[in-house]
Amino acid sequence: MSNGTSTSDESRDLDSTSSDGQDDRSRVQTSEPEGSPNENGKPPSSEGDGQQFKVDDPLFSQRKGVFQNKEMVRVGWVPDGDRIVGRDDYISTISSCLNDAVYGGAPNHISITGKTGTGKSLVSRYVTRRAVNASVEDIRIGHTYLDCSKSSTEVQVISTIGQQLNDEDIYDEDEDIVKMPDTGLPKDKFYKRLWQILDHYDSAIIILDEVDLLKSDHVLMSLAKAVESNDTSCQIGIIAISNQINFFDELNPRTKSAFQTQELNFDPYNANQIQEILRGRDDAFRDGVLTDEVIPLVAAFSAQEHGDARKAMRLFRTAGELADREEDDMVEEDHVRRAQDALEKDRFRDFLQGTPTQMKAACLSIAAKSLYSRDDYIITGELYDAYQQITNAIDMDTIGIRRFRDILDEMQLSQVIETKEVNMGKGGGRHNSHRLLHNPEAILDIVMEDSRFGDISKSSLKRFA
DNA sequence: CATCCACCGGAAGCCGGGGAAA
DNA sequence: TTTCCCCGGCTTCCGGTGGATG
Repeated sequence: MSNGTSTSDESRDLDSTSSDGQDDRSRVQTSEPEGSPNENGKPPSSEGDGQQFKVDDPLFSQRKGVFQNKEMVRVGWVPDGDRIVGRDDYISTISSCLNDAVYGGAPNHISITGKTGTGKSLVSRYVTRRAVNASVEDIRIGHTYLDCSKSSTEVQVISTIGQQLNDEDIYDEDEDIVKMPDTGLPKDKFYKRLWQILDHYDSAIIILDEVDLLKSDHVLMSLAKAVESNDTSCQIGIIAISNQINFFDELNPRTKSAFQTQELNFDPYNANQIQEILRGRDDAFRDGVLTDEVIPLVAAFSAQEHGDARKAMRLFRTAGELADREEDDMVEEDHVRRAQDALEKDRFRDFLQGTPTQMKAACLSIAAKSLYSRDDYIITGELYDAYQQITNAIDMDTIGIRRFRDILDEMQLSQVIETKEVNMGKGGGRHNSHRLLHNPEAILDIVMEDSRFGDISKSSLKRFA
């Protein structure tokens, strides 16, 4: 391999594809964009919010605002090592797995489990970045981060990895650049092109986040076996991340034998660690704008969510944005509480966005049921009845009960509902029973934003329940 | 303790939309 | 333009399930 170190130029960082997307940009967001992703771990310039420019139009006048380095409270931001709290052991285990890659050798595969917001992606990306930066001269390390909730089919995974690694700098002048389309080719062609791209690297670190959402684990096996089966000369190290504890035990045996990993399980943060994380980033805000109760309250809210640092960060940021938008000089307890409400509504709106209309109808049926029926839990059959009445009322297609069950499944996966099994005994049969985890009023409001459901009045929903 | 019910959920396959290559 | 392929949404089919009941 020729001209030196890492090919992954700083502009195309680990960040740009990934939890950036998970960072459901809150609708209480202020006017400025996300700020360019910053991979070097240094806080962005404190003048980074465009203050060095003067804008004449009073409509866009520059307020001081509560933030000074807003980038630092973005969910995808990968901080310096000394701002990463309580993950030292994990960092050192991962780095020893990746150590050989730095010298062009074969990195070990790693499987990481742990609940959401426990720093799995953050630490993986941090160590990967360190490895890439540390690589010895003339060794070319490719690295890529893939969120499998967005690219879940085999072809999508292969094509996305290929596209991310397909830097024109890796080619010689007279060489043809491999084209990697999104779709349209037979599977084996996608693989072939990926191997061609990988051949330009000595080693590659591939981070697969939310790997449990892959439609098939075949891709995992293919990547893990690539060197062994002479598909590519590039040494591939996979960091597979899942928030399902037993995911890697349940892989099909062939994949499991090809994909031998170092296993890591990330513990949730405790309330103190969350506070420490937040304090480690409080210089995102201007001096003195945070009132004393803000950080403890944000930490307390997220402690209710099993120590999810990602949600904490989002809440922290959103509270600031709310203060900014209302032109308040300080961030106060009330901002945090309202931000928490807004985020919950946003989460649900984001969930619905892009889902089929049938999902909205299904949500409407469970919202109506939980508003107007006495029972906490509602069995599938009853929900389906309500759903049918709703679709008939607005003259839309009605899906079969089997598909309806799949939709309920998706709702459960996205934590919109909670499902438990009930057995009515001889003759009563076995049922799944569902409970809404959100405020039904809020759900009605959000579903009604869709014009197709505009004809249904809240009062008429009572009939369906 | 076998029975029974009514739903559960995996598997397979269909269909229309959309993209790439020949 | 035609052919080939992927993909999401959907249906049909069918064996599996488990606790109150008789």
